[in-house]
Amino acid sequence: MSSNTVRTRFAPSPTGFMHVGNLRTALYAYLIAKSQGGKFILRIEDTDRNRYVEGAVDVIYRTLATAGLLHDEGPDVGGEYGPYVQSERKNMYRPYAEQLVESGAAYYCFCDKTEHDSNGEDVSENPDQECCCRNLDPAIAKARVAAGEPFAIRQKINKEGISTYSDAVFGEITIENKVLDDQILLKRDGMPTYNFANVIDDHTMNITHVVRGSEYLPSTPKYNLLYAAFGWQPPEYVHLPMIMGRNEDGTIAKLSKRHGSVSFESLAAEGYLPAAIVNYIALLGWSPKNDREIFSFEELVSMFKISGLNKSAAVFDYDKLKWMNSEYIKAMAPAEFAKCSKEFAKIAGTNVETYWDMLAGLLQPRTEILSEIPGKIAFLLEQPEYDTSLFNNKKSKCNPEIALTILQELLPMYEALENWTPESITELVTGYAQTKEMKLGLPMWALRIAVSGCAVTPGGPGEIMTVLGKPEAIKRINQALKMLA
RNA sequence: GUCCCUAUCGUCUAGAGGCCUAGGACACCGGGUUUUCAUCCCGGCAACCAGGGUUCGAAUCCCUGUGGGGAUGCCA
Repeated sequence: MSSNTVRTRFAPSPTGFMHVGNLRTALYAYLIAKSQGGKFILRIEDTDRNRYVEGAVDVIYRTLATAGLLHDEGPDVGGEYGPYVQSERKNMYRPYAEQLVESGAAYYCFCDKTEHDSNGEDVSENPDQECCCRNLDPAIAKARVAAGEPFAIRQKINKEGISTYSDAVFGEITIENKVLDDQILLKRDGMPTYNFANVIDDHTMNITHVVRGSEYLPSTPKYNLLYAAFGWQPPEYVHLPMIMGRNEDGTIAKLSKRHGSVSFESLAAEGYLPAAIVNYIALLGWSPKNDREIFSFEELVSMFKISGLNKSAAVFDYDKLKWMNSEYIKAMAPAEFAKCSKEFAKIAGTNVETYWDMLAGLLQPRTEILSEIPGKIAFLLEQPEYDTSLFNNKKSKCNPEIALTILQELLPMYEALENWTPESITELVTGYAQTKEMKLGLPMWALRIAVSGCAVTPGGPGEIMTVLGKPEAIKRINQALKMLA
């Protein structure tokens, strides 16, 4: 393997669901690697045992696979840098941490854990105070460890001077070392913290570009100090702008569950197409620098450039996602749409199923998300209650009185109609309109209301009456007549 | 509190000193086509946070202020 191959990793913790923000991080990490012929690695960050959720890793695999982000290395596919699950690497971290203790870049800490309230707020009295163990005699500390006293290992940060590093999207970041805290490297339970495990794993896995959210911008100098203490070359940092959600009161905050469906799977369950979700989030914080918005996955790979990454946070806009989803739906092959929409329609075993191909053709241009479909076709399965005021229509000049007359005249004609197809049903009403010298829209409106009870329907009377079948259609016209009389 | 980041239409964004009376898209509002709705066309509304500099010239560079977000966990 050539030494300059780009290697990025996606390092989620198995929490049970994949936030679209995480998915976008994965997407960009994937694109950065693949647009440069590199490798994309999946690593599971499960160092917090309390957070472990059964089946959560499968959600990650499933989401990445569905989204098309196939990893070259990972727990399930293997690779030469394994294991790819941090809990399985547990024994690797302590020697590294102890190496830092030896060199003076870290120290043993015997303090109790800092207390935090339910909001994660530090409720200890002097949160910013330096730990008392920082200046313990190393020999004494070592003896206490040897005696079996529980300990953690903290990073010993030299508070003098400033740290500057360069981020691929945010540019130069400068932070005074005195604001950096002596973060925990190795927890009491022997597990590394996320921050420490990342440095060790990213280095030992040869990761060249660390792609993560911008919330890590201020803590990155601590990582660099660690790299320096080991004598390692820090990776290229690519910090990503955050994704925000709008609260009910109009303020914005980091996108979370309270803003609606924010996991890939829940979005998919609502009827958003995976490709549309991926396309949409690709544009949330990245621009191809032209006016195009719809990209195939392959196009994304070939057009992606780090320089197109934006610095400011972006608000997740469900309206735009919906629009993009509708574009993807319209672009689907009709047969494909008929197939995938059918599962959402919930029509198994009904008369509607028989005519699904025809209905799907009607639905395809007017569906934004698949979950809207049951509502759009409910009137076909069961006649809805409606008010005769629905017969009023300004454009076609229809009203309940005129509708009564029209339906009275049309009813026997339909009863006599043998060939019951969309074409013949429409032909009949067309001929009727011509004979009566009325605009076609008028009897069409009256008929539509009578057989559907809805002002808006996919398709017109021809299709609707076909799906309903002759007996049901006649029945509904008779009912309308009764209401109008 | 301290630190970091950020700032163009309501939203996503283009814009890297003159091409900008600021472009595209979503949403919204009109109009046309259509048996309804939708699709599809066509049009409209709508933004450079404020104040100082630098410059012949600033949305673009610098400073300050303000707004917004984030970090400050033995969470990730």
